[in-house]
Amino acid sequence: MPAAILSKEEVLDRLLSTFRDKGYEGASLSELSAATGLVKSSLYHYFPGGKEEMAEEVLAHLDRQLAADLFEPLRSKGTPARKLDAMLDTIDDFYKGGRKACLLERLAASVDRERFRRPLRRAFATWMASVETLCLEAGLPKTVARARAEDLVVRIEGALIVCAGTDDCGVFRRTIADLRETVLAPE
Amino acid sequence: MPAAILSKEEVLDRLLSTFRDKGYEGASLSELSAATGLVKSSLYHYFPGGKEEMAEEVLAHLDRQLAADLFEPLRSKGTPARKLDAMLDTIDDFYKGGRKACLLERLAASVDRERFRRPLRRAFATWMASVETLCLEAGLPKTVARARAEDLVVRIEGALIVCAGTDDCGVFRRTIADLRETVLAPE
DNA sequence: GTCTATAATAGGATAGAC
DNA sequence: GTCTATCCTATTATAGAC
Repeated sequence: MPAAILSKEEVLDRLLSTFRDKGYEGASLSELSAATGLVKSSLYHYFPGGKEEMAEEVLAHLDRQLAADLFEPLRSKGTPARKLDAMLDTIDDFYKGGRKACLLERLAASVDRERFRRPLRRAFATWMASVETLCLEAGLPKTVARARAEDLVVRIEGALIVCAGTDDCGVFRRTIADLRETVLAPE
Repeated sequence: MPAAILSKEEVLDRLLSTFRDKGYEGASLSELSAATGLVKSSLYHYFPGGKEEMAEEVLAHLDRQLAADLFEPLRSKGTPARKLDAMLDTIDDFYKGGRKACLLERLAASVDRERFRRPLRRAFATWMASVETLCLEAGLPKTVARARAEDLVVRIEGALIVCAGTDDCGVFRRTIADLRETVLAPE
């Protein structure tokens, strides 16, 4: 019995990438198999529930990443403005300047979205909470902080869609640039 | 030889609705068949190119609707502020307060997106142009008008995603409300 | 834990009658 | 212009050897 070739984390990374590229319905088991280097029945060994279970675990995996990549930097030293810059750099890199799609969007748009309801809510909440925390730290009142966080997520998601639809990453670049100047601005 | 039961426009309307609800890959020929009341081979009579051709024609159909629903009202009398309100009412209704998805997003996210590239660009351009026209009419400079138009589309698209992901139409409502106050605001 | 082989089904698409 | 019937392929999923 051979040992696992890829760690589960690495398998999840590759599944994540495939779901982002192809979408939930668009990612066939054959593609998921090719992306991981595991044959179909091996994938079923990891994920007996099939594609749905893969997506669920990938979502949980992403939520852990979000918590680490977005919350952790908040604990570092530095002004809120610097932390916002770092956060937007992380986001920019994660989405490759607008060329790579968002898993949350892909699953929220899927036919099986009902199945992913709770983890999706959770992931969006995690993301917004980190931005809200930053806004609060910058001295913005609670209601404004919440609104700014929601708006940031809305605009990132929207920019990704418009990028994909217009083949123009400029939209994403401009959106990020504008967010740098407006998210923490005094009312 | 029986006459057509549904007009082509009506067939396109139903296909549009199905693509919006299920997404491009998610909408199977069986579902498209059920939605139109036409059996598969009848659909192929209308659209010899199959699902891709259906989506292309639906996209062209939507682009005509956009031109009519967004550009036409601009020609009416009334202040820019009133026209913006009317436009946002139309958008709010079209997306059912955030409960119904955007066809442009669904096709931009599809595996066959390359096939829809040009019509997608065109549809997004149509939409943005109508908002830009309104901003210019309100006296905003060209560059600002363009940026405001792009931002409106980005935020509508993003709000739809976040709505679907969080099961909270409030995001869409708040986005629309904010746009009412900011799109035409002086710099 | 990974593989080969295969089953079962659903999807897209076509032929040809009326 | 619509239908019934059928084909082919891809997709999901499982059985069982090593």
